[in-house]
Amino acid sequence: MELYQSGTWLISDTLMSSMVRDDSLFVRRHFRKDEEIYVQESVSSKFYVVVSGLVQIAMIREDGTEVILELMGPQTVCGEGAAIDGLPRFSGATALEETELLEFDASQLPQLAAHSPEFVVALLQITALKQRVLAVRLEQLSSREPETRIMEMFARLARIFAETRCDGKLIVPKLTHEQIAAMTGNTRVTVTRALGRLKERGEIAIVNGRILLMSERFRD
Amino acid sequence: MELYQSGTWLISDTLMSSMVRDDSLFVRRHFRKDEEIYVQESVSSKFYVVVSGLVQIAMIREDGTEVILELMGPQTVCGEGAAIDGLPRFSGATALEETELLEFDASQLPQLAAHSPEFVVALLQITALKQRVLAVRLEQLSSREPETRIMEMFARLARIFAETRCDGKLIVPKLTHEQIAAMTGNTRVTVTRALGRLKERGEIAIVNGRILLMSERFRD
DNA sequence: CGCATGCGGTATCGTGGGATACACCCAAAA
DNA sequence: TTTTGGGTGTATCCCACGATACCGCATGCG
Repeated sequence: MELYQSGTWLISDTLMSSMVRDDSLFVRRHFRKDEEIYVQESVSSKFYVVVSGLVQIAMIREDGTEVILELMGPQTVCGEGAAIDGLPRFSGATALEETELLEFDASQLPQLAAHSPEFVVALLQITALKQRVLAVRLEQLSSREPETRIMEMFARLARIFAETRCDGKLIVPKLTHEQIAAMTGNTRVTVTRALGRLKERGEIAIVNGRILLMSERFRD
Repeated sequence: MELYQSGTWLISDTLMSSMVRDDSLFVRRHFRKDEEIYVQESVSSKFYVVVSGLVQIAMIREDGTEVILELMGPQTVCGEGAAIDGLPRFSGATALEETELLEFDASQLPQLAAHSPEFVVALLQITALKQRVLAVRLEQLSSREPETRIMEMFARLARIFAETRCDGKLIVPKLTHEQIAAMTGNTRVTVTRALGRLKERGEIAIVNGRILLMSERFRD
């Protein structure tokens, strides 16, 4: 497996299939645009596999500002952290589009472990992957130049959401500058400025509201 | 359980005991000061429970700067992320003092899951906790004032390492300004300046090289 | 004892990003 | 159609942080 792939929380097909093998373990759920899936600080043992759509994971800081942890697309798992440790959710999840989820319940994990161990091992691997992604994000945030932070974030998103084109990779979800700011820890104004410079340098372009990554490393 | 405790990766006694129940699963290991426990980018299925001592988890960025992810004391687990997902280690671990560890091997997790499920569930809860801590750190890093970042980091460390005194909480490990800088994403100079201001305001004091937290919220 | 090393404190300088404000565009609503 | 509101592009000001350099001090080691 290529190292550079490591910053994703995309679940491999193998993992995925061992999660959904036993369909008595989950319930299909549907959320409309802007509907909340779970809210920060609530206690719940539910976690979710994204089947289709787009989910935003965000934390509200004490001062009221929002930090977007991640956007989750199909083949990702969310909410399992708090579902497993039983503490109040440290982040909230919102559907940014019509979204289809599988809802699991972590409350009978011990029993589950006994009769379908591969499910628990799959879950373990997923949480390990997410730990990795969070660590990579931390590393990125400690970079100071906004351009770097933004491009690193785009590169990460591209691995989940990109559609490959002849001239680069197009990030499918539409992102407002404000969202990018909340994801990279900058202000909206700084994001606008940095994007301008990136456009000038030919590293990115905007194609009807979406980000097109054009650096060489995004060509195939 | 108190919400404010959530930013720790201290393992509960219950979890701990279900890890060490079967002593055929681990090997005792000893590391001297400044010895490397594992290095970044290496591949290994080993992970560790800290019994005594102090372990620093750090990532080296491409530009050569070091980001300290965490200091781990007794009753913590480290290295399990990469051990489980099998990818190269995203961080390296070094013993900052004489350190006693239990070394586990994650390579036979599937078999393990079958005959001692509670071990796997314990591991799962640990990774979930760490996910939480990483998310909290991310949240903190997105704050801009160095004082806030530093104080939040101290508060976190205090939950693992503090010794309660009549006048506040004393953080046991000695920290250089450089380490604090690498943990909070600032420069050494900024840390020195910020600490000066915090001292003036009476929020902290230095007691023979260690940090004493003196704000009201650290009194009992 | 003297030297080296690493850490803490401080100064100087330049800059880039935060705060704030405002104008423009476009799409959806009324 | 007009209006409203959210998103984007800029300008202006200011200050705090990064870069760099230097000094003094403690510790340790030959």
